[in-house]
Amino acid sequence: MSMRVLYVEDEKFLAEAVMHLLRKAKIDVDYAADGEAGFELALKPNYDAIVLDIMLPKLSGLEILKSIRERGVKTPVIMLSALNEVEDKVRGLEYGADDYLAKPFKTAELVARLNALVRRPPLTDAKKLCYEDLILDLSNRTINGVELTDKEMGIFEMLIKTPGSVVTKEQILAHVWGADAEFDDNYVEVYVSYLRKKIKSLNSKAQIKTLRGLGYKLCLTN
Amino acid sequence: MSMRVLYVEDEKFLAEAVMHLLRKAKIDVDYAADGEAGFELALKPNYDAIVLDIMLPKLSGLEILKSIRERGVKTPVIMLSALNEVEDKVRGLEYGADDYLAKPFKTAELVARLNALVRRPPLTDAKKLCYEDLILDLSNRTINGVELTDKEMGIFEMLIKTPGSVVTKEQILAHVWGADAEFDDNYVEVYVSYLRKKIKSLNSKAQIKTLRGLGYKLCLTN
DNA sequence: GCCGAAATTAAAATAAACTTAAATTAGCCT
DNA sequence: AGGCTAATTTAAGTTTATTTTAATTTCGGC
Repeated sequence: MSMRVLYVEDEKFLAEAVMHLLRKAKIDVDYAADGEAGFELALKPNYDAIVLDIMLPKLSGLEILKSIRERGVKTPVIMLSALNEVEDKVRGLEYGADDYLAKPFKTAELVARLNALVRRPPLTDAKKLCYEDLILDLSNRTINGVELTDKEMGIFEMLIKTPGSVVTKEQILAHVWGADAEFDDNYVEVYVSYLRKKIKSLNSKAQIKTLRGLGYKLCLTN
Repeated sequence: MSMRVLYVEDEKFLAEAVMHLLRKAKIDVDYAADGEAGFELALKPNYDAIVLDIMLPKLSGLEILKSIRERGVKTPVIMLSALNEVEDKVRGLEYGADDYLAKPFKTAELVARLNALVRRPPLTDAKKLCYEDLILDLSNRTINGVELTDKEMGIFEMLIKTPGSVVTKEQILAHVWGADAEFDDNYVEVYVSYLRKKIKSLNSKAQIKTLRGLGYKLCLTN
């Protein structure tokens, strides 16, 4: 049940030291010394997290990150770099990195960050979210091809991100309309109604269920 | 649909500048200038993320973080601090912070980190109470998957919280219906009846036992 | 067996949620 | 800018789940 981490780093001496400390912290580490080897390993869904140096021979950390994300790999990634440049950080995070650590760093901090990352549920693809036979495409704003409006998608996104558990109208209003908006539950009711109509037209097994006085949840029809 | 963030920071001048830039990045910002105000706002589930300075008047960022996590608030938190000490970072992350940013920072980086955080699905808090084979799911309002109404859950929650000891009808009325409500014992009897029916349908070892003239308790069938 | 307490049920009342359609607003295109 | 379209808001009527009421039956202790 211990954590498995892939560590891609070309500075062998540093790598040895860090790996030693990670293992002391009960973390299993696989090691790759260059970009290509790292890329091969990173494609496998074996890891709870990947620690990626940016400056690497053959293939940079950013390139690895970009490539694996394009191929749908969602493993959390922490980028490492001596360049404490904001631009790199921003780029890394935009490519889908989950955290960024500047060199030199203390291993204790790396461990803490790894733990923080792994505490969270796995990263879902930024572009698509699934529940059963329903696929919400965030970039096209569709469910299985059926187009949604902004509000419809906002609500459905909340539901599909926590399938099976309840989302309240207040949470929906706060998230989709904004907390300052004066709340009228009917907004939500109207759009839930629209969503249901669209989901029904897809003959899905899934449905939006009402929990009176509580909120809504996404679940299977029974 | 835009991101909503709570920003707790006592340095007003810095806060103004950062907020300006966040708003430019289409992020809705609520602002609190001291720990107490921040704590109050942080308790509300209105935010996609909270940015917490550590050094604050009245209540430190770490204290706020600890308190809201204890109360089950799962909103992602980014800690801010001028102290670039590893110990603080580790402590913050262990208390349940999701990220840590050292001052001074560039707002672009804060924005990137906020985006990275919010991409992740929210942590759902599935609060549950157990007695023998019965699991009361408070957030979904179910016992072992069987749905309950408000009153049913109110009563069952009282019983399961003090298994084996007696809860009076008066206590139940006061707790579930409200202290001011005029009490009619039959309310309770009706709902206990419903609860029993549902528990029976689960073939549970547990049962709600009547103690004549006293009240009810949760115990095993004998 | 009798009596009061508790349980059960079904019905009526209430409150929450749903659905529609019309009115309004916002975004776009020429 | 003006007009067209799509999205959102508003509002009213309808439906449905939950709660309350009330009448009836069962149960437990004496």
